[in-house]
Amino acid sequence: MVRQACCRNGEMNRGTWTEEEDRILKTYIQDHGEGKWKSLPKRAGLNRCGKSCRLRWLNYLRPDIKRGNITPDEEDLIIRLHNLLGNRWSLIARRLPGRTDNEIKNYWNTCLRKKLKHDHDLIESKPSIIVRTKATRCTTEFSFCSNNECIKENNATDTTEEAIVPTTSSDEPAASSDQTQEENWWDLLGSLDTSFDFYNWVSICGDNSVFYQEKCNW
DNA sequence: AACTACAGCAACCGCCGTCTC
DNA sequence: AGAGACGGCGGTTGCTGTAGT
Repeated sequence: MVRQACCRNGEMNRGTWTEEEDRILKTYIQDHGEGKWKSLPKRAGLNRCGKSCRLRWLNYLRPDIKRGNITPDEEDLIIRLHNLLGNRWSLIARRLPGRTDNEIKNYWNTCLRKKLKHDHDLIESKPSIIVRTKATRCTTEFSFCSNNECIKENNATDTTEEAIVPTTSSDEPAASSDQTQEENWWDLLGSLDTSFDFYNWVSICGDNSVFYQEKCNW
């Protein structure tokens, strides 16, 4: 199916939102709630496409949006989460209250990528860590540079089942939803020391499952 | 003062997964 | 079952402000 971009209608307003458009959208959503983005512009009396309205609300108008510079703590968290999750900005943003995926993505692309680039030159010959994830039986290999940030990973399929303890016991049914599984994962991350050992213990496989492993001996 | 280069960021694009009929 | 609609997401673009010459 070939679908036309919704904003390509010549009749639609594009580009920067005006204060008046912001006011209309904000008022409408406060009165009627989020959702039904496709029909929202018409109902609200906006000459914008639904996607544009949704984006404007989520990234700018939402009342819980945090304005201002990224703090050092937030920056540190972004770096560590990016090491684990890659460019999964929405997942990262969920762990930074008030920050949007777009904001974090922009911050990464403009500030952090440059800042961290030099770290790639600092790869040392330390042994890699092998973490096996039971669900996918996928082996993830991490390497580290001198500041202990994880900078490289290689994946390979592996049919060997290691003695790995999943976050839910085998007696329990598998996590019934992504939400449960993700919460388990984040609870685990939150309980761990975020020092170098952090990476010895935790890995993430393709479906966000997390597993413990015996701590590696260097 | 005028021009250029660059950085920052808001907004758009297109793909993909899920839902609905 | 499958086609279309919808919402969410990551990648990219392009506008704007600022620093440098």
